[in-house]
Amino acid sequence: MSRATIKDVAEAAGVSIATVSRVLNDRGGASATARTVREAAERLGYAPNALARMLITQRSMTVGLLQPMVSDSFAGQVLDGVEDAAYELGYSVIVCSTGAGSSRLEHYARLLASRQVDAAVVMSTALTQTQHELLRALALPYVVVAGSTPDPGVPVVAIDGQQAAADATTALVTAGHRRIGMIAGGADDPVAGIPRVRGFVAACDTAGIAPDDRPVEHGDFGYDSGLVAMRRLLERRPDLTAVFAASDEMAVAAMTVADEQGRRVPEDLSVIGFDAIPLARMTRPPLVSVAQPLRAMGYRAMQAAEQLVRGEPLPAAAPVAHALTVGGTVGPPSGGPPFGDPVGPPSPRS
Amino acid sequence: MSRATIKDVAEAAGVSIATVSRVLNDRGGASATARTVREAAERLGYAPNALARMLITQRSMTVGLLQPMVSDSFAGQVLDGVEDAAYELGYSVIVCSTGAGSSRLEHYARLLASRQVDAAVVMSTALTQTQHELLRALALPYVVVAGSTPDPGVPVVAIDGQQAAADATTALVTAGHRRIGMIAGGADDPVAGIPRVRGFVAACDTAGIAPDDRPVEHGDFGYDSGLVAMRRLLERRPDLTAVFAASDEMAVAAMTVADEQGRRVPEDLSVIGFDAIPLARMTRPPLVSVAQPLRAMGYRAMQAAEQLVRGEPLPAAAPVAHALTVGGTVGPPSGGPPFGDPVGPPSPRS
DNA sequence: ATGAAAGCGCTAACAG
DNA sequence: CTGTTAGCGCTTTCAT
Repeated sequence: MSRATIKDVAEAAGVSIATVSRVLNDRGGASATARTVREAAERLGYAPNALARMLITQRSMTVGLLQPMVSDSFAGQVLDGVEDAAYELGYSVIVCSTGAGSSRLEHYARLLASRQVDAAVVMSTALTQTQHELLRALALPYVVVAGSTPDPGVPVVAIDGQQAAADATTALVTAGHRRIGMIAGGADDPVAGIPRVRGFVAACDTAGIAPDDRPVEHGDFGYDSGLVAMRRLLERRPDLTAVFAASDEMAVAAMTVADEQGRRVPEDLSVIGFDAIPLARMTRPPLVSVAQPLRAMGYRAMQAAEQLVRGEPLPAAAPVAHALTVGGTVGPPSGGPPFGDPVGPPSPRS
Repeated sequence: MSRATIKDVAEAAGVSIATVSRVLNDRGGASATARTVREAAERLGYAPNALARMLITQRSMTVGLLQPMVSDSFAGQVLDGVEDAAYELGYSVIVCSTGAGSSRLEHYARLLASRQVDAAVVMSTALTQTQHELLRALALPYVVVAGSTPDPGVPVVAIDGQQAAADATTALVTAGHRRIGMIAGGADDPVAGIPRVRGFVAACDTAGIAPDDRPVEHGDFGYDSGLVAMRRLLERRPDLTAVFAASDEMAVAAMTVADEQGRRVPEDLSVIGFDAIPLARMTRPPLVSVAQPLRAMGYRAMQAAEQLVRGEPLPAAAPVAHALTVGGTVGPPSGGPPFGDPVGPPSPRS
């Protein structure tokens, strides 16, 4: 059985389609015919064709989520927040995996424009000027979450990555460490690479730690690259007492290497990670990590997107608050009681 | 600047809109006008309005993905596969988080029908008869991935959960274990709960292990519940030499509890998990786990959905192959060399 | 309050 | 090969 249309309902109720439209959209009075119409609609299992409505209202109540990778838990949590807000606002979310390259982002941007999505949410991406211009040319309003854009007028929902890295480093310094290694992410990653190294270096400088005492090795945020980076770090400076990693996977890798070399955490080596993914809670001891309120960020990004569509004024784009999670991987250099109290700005209410 | 329509292009090229439509859809010859049209389209930055096209072709090239939770890495990997296949097939994916309750699934089913999606992909859900009938009534074709449905005519992409659990258990038995505990999932979860317990029990029966020697405790698949379940298990039978958990998080929890109690893995206790999420590779030693080819399953589910839409005959729904991952958490009961060779059917080529 | 009619932007017959 | 004419299912004037 094919789906019933507004015409079928109109015939069944003995009225015109205009009347059906009005009744079903509560734009007609509560007359007697209203009931007849509703009953007919019910009986026929009528569901309005959203496509037809979109075509005429010029609003698809849909947003596109552009993200480099959809499968990691970072992306999942943001998506969860986006989806939740979308649900509440009556929007649908089309997910687009843009991958590493730029070509797929362009492809999807065109696709989304062609599908008349009302806005795009760009995640974990540092948009180039060219990409920004493409989006503009496609008349596709967008917001950025956990990323950046060259246009200061575009809403961005993100933490201050440099400050967060500095806070994590400072926590290590406060615990008494003076020789701290960093396992950084991609050396030219403008979102999760560069700012975190910068924050690390800045905090070390402030603490008066000499460049030689704060070696940096780069990984790709993944576990395996963390193993390699950690080994190199300890080769360069076997006397490190603490490590700050730009991702939890790399932090866990650091713990694995420490374990292999008979260094205990936190007695012999303190470790701080980044992102506070679920994994961080399951290590022994639990990993201290920089937490971003990912779900809340997704939620907020979707809200911002909706406001953008409605042409509502947007609140100034203040960075989102980050926080250090409680854990057991940070302690004083020479051993002693574990240290893991939260440091830095409080996490926002979810 | 508002988006250009086909009419604008037609005027700019000095032809009718029908000609524009034909040229742009390669349904008109390569005449001289074709170039004129293409140039005009290019110049105006014309992008066809997919909505209008959908309305007339009665095909939205969109599928809805219904999943209980979008944020865990299990869901993420399946989504990744779905998205990938969708991209290749020219489809878009709308994600819908149905949560635990049934009401949101119903809501989304109606929404998707109203949005004229061509099909739905239902994930990690054991559809009830009522839910199945709703989908039918909405004229919404669907496939199931990592779940089940009452209608044998509906394509299902899933492993044989009972067999997989039995294989994991048998691996433990083969290693020499005779007192094996299980940390199960939800006691009435028809997808990841019941079948896995059943497979565990069946394998133990086959091995001649007495019911008392194969205690079962239930968790909710999460880490914390795993801690509780493991402690209860060891209280009941402190002499257990192996544990099979219905999720990796619970398996890692078992390892944590073992560690707390001074039991070494795998010397004193062998552990097998389920799902082989990224986390499993990062434990010390790496966790042996039952792997489902999640990405491939998502990919295949999307393919099946597309075939369903096209009315193409579907291949018989054979279960997907599972496999045990290589790891270091399984060994003989009394200590000895680690054991972690793959067991069970080979994993499918991705 | 209701119905007739005009589209939203596009595709698909049908003529020429 | 091209243009004309109908719609897809809906919302929305504009009369009635």
